[in-house]
Amino acid sequence: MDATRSCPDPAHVAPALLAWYDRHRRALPWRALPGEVADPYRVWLSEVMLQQTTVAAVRPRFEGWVARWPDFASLAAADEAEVMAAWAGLGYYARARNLVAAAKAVVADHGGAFPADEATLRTLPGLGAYTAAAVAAIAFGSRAVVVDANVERVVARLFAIGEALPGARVAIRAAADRITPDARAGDFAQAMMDLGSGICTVKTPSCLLCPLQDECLAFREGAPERLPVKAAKKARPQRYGTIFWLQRGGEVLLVRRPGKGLLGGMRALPTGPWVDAVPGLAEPPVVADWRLRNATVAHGFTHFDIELALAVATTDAHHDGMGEWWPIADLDRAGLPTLFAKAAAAVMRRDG
DNA sequence: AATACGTGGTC
DNA sequence: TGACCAAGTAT
Repeated sequence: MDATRSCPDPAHVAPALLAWYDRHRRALPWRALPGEVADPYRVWLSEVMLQQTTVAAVRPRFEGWVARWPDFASLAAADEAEVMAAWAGLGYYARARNLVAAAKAVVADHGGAFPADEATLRTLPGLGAYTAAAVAAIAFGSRAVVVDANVERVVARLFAIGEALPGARVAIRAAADRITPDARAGDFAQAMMDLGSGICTVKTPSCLLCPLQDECLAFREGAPERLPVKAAKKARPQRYGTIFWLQRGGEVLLVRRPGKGLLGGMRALPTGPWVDAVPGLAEPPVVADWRLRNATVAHGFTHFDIELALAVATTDAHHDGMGEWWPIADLDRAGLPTLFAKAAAAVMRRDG
């Protein structure tokens, strides 16, 4: 090897990576076969589903979604409550709201055709810097600098960027730009993600299998797993609340959460305030003979943990306007976020 | 710039 | 088994 050439050599990275990708690419439901034209709708949908969400979690949900809403027009015309229910369990529910809003914008403002350029894509709700670049590259073949957490890791190691995230993102993006090829930009982006997912992993990268080993400065220096350096995480506060299970015959009262904020727009069980100390029976949805169960439900969100007490009551009144009375036997189909699905399971474990 | 925003897989 | 983390975006 020529000891004077740069490491990594930007001209060598893409060819080596693409050759590896041609042999080892993952077969994924949203990925076009080699030589096949990508469907922008499927590319966009998969990219949004995959935001902060693992391939393992998305894989079983993707085809069912496409079967139900196969294109922009059908999604633009969809019942938003059904869309939200279909997203239940995937988290970050603003993504589902933005999916419908973006589909409507495609139909209303772009004649039903997905915009092909990165800047216009960036104007659609839910498409940030990453997703706009990924769609431009993967669906339309444009050269775009696609930087997700995989690319950050691979690039930080290739170039031995020791600055901590998030400050390192400026240098990482500049380095990613230097190795992004003009041709096969979509394959290059997906190859970087496959490499980050399967070879250049967070804790114990498989450097001996890596097609970029000869280009990697962190490998040469001996400790690639130390990069990228990350800022220390803050402790998550503990909160407490109460879930109110109001039963009438074989039905339970469900409400819809406010359109924005935590679990925004989702069906839910009624809750009282979420606060720093156990609130007991504060703020029930209706006056009833509430009984506190012994069991609690624990759940972790990104920025706090919560422990919820379960209060149960029965009623004969209709309580019109409070929410929906939902058949308990069909609760699976209500599309409850995981927290409330857990609570329902806890109530029924004891009743069942 | 820092924070809000979910969940399930992984080791 | 409890961290840690993932194909980020909006404000």
